[in-house]
Amino acid sequence: MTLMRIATWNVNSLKVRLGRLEEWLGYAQPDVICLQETKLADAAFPGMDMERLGYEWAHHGSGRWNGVAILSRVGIENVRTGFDDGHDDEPSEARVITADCGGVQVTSVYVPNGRSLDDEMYRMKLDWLDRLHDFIAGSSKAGDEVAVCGDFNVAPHDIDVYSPKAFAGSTHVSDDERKRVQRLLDWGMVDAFRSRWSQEKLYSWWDYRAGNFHKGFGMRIDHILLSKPLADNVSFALIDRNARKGQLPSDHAPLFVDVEAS
DNA sequence: ATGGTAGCGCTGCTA
Repeated sequence: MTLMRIATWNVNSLKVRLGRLEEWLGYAQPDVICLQETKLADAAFPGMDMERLGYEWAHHGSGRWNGVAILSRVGIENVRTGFDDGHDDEPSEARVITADCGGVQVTSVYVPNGRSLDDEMYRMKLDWLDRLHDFIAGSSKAGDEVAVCGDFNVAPHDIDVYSPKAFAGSTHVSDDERKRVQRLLDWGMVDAFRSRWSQEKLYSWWDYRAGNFHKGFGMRIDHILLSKPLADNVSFALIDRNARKGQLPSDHAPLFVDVEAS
């Protein structure tokens, strides 16, 4: 068994956040980190910077919007983009990438926001979460070591929202979205952060506007879902709020878990 | 809490 630190961070433009990412990698020292919203085309990905920092990498992006990546210092093999389910929104959407890192199947996801309950993007979000479930169920067994990490744009329970009343009728908290996330848990995954912090109101995203971070007006929408073999061996989990402070922060904080992987 | 900020890129979209 070896200790593996697995992280996820929606960086909201890797170009702008490169310095903050380098700083965070330097002190958090994750073995694997999933990134979302790189907002870069593959050709613009700063691969040499990642290699200088000691990471192999795989990126899936088409520029301007979305873009996901996996960085690993425990190897990165069998890289796959999209869901490979015959739909045609990938690669242009660039919301999912999967690789095998140190014996763990790691997927970095940037789930569609949904905009509002009456928007067609909301239906697309629900379908996307179903496709994610089908991809995971089709590419692995519950007994495998599997990690699905990223910005789910779903707060699984009311405890994950600073004010459920303020979000009533909005995306991120609807029953249909929560059921889609629950499908992944029913398949055999565990919300690793919540397994370690059962009652705490701790968030991973705060709107840039209106001083929401300083008011504590956040939501926990970034998650690391682990299959049981990994989830049973989590020794630590943390959302690093300090990375949401200071100069040029992302609107998301990074999350990491420490697991004993075989 | 119905305004507000950030990023991309040059106009308004996305979040």
